[in-house]
Amino acid sequence: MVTKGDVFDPNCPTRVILDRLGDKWTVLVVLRLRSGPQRFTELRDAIGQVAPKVLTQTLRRMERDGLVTREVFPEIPPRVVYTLTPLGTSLIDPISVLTDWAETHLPAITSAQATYDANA
Amino acid sequence: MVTKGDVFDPNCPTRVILDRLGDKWTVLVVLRLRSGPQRFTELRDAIGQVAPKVLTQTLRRMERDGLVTREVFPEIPPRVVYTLTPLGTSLIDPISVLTDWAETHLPAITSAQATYDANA
DNA sequence: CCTCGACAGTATCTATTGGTAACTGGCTAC
DNA sequence: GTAGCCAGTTACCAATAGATACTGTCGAGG
Repeated sequence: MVTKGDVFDPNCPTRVILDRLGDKWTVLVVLRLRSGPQRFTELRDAIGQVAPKVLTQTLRRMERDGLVTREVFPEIPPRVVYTLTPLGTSLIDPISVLTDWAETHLPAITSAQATYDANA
Repeated sequence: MVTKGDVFDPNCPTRVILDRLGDKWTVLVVLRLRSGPQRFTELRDAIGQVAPKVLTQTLRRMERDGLVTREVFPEIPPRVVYTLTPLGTSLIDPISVLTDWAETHLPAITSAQATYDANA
């Protein structure tokens, strides 16, 4: 079967998932929900400078992909709680590998940029 | 223990790196160069449906970040070869973790989407 | 009574990015 | 002599991200 999809095929579904993970906020939301469920405004305030519209879009997409659940409590004022599903939780490790890489190699990247810009 | 940068701070450089990796083509280029240096058209033809302008942008950014080297051979017709640097090579493992996750959980995501769409 | 603020978002813009199609230059092969 | 090859660039357009303002409902404060 499709033991190894061809990532280079634009129709490969893995590409779609990479696009999801690659979007600007999904990773941050996962990292934020790692420590427990959060309400909309908690997420909005915790994640720097995300516009509510974009956060909503991100959360809806994640809900559709089965990464988070959205619980609405019909109170006034309204309360909506987002929680990582097991699927979403399983993403934490891969993401941690990435952020670890980023933190480890940040100096190398910064200095590469400096060199490049100096010669440009 | 993440005593390092706060990913939720928009000024955290880790965010910048996540943005890079999150861009649509960088990951594909790394995966493609994993098996060895490639010329521009080889990359363009291998990676489905990438516009030359966008591939150029991606490669320049990666060059600036120190992920690839760009070698120009002043021949006619011109020849330009892109190669992964050690830094770029070090990205293969984190990326593999991600693609493995994607391939493993693809069925779960697909079915989550189907359920969501059915109830919408 | 009138206003204010809380929450979880919309609505409506504008800016940035992604993407398409056509063009460049120097050569070589038809 | 014109048609392609490579590695892009330029001009242009569409899709997306983001900033800002607004909605509805309620209880609290004046």
